[in-house]
Amino acid sequence: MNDTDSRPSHFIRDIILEDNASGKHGGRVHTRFPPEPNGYLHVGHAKSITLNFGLAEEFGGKCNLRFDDTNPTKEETEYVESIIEDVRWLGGDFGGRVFYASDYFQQLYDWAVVLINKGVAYVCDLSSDQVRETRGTLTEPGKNSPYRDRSVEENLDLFARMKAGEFPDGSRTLRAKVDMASPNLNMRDPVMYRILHAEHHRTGDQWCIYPMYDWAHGQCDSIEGITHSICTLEFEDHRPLYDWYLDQLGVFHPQQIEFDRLNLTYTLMSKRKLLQLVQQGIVDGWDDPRIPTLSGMRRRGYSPEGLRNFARNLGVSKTNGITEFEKLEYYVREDLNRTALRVMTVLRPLKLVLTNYPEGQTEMLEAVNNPEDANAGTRQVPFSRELWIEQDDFREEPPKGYHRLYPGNEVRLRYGYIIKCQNALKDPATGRITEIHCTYDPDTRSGQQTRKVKSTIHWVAAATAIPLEVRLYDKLFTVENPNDVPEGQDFTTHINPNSLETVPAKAEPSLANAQPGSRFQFERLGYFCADKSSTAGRLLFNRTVELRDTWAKLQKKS
RNA sequence: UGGGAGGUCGUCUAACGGUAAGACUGCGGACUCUGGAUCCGCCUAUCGGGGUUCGAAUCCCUGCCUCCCAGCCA
Repeated sequence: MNDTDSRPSHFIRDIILEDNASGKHGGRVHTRFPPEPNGYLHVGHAKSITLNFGLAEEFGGKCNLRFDDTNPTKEETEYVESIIEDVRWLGGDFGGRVFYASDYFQQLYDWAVVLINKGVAYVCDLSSDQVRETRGTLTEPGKNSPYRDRSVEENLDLFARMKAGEFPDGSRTLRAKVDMASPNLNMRDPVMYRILHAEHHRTGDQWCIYPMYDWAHGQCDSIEGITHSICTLEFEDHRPLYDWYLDQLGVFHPQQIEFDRLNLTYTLMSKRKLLQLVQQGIVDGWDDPRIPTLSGMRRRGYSPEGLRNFARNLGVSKTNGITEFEKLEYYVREDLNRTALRVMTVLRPLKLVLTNYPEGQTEMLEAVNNPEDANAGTRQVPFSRELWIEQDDFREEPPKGYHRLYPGNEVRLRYGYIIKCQNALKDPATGRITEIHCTYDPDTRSGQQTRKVKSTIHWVAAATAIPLEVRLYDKLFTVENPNDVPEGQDFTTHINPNSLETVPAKAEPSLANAQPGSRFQFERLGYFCADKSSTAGRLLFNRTVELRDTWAKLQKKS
């Protein structure tokens, strides 16, 4: 595998190493990736996937893909399907085994009965408002529910009738009897079951009571024999409850370990806010290339390898930080550089005529498909008298350090000849440059040992050029932290109005049969991916990421 | 102001009582038929104050700052 990992180790791996050394689980390592199917996976999940599946692979264990589908009001089959596709695409090896918390609803119910019988769970008739009122505050203890001391028999009866659908939504809950005075609010008699007469995407109307996350998660981990249950920092407060349930039940007890979730500059990672962007039509669906969903990144042209390398090199800790977007781009470029086929495309065309090149003549020039990969071979590119070049590659009055085309200057046409700029034609009305006239030097054809020039530019022969529609994506937000918002406003105030520009471009003929999803480097411009909707009749490309551009950087400084 | 968790280059992460290291970014340079890639070099950090120790990022005390928690969400 091409994955690179320069990181030494991290605290979770250390824990596993210690457990293996002490024989805690007999050397067994079993992790899980437990998404809730209430939205699409994003790059933050990529970190978790890489971690969980990576650890399992490293230690010869398994990692379960398990849907945490305990809330039928928010979850949908569409999300289940997209998540499976994304995990598979990223390379998570779940061996075709897909688990669902909903598969354990009966076991969870039976265990709840066990806790009732133990006297540590009770049916509470308080409304949600009343529960909130009696929960206390951060600094004050809560008050016991008046229903806290119901008899086991009454609890059993009521709980069975909750399940049977005798009571309306919200009228009762099953709560664990822990400690209403605990400084940890999660321990103040947490709700285990709520009544929800809602259609579940898998169990239909079989159930009208649904387990809460805390009651479900650890028990599911236990059932599956998970050894290390890795989750994000905000669940640290839940660990005592996680442990409490397992201890009350006396079942196999996995270890919950928390790590820092991924944050990226210029990016929103909250599913809720991504949903908002999608629903308000600010972006074009869950796979819009401007949002950090895995499907969006895939559509944009990010490779699974690049994403994995990024995730693996992030490091794992408990520090709440924000990773620079540039780091992601580095790993994406690194992978694309060694895998993407090169091709010549002109995004902002300017006509160039070689005045001393025979009219009507076309010759084929040999071009390298990927200088980083000798096995990628070569291709033939047609060359003729009239070409398209990039507007940026000509200046009537060159700035200092500009090595491209300007009157009197020579450049090389990539894989072609050295040409010399004679003059530029302008539209007399607007002063806009319409055409460049150059002469070529027939003795400088590519492959021959000739004189050197400072610059090489790309081009496309006009007669054989094929049209392309290219989407140039920029950051969706104008600030590093879109969540940092002035009073009374929301993150949408930071939306970049110019995050998408579509240009009609010209490409060499070889691009005509580009398959949707295939990734290319447009030489000197960046990496581009044929959109999923691209066809031979209408070629549509998305810009994945620009090439590093030291010239642009120099320009910006002056 | 209760509880939990954190503070090391600009960013992310190492160093587990013994020379503060790497990656990204930035800045220089070499090379180049992609101003790409590659190569070389440079910059900048232990939250503050005490203590223990021959020696502290690491141990102790103390102060400060940040994040998370009052869903019948996960």
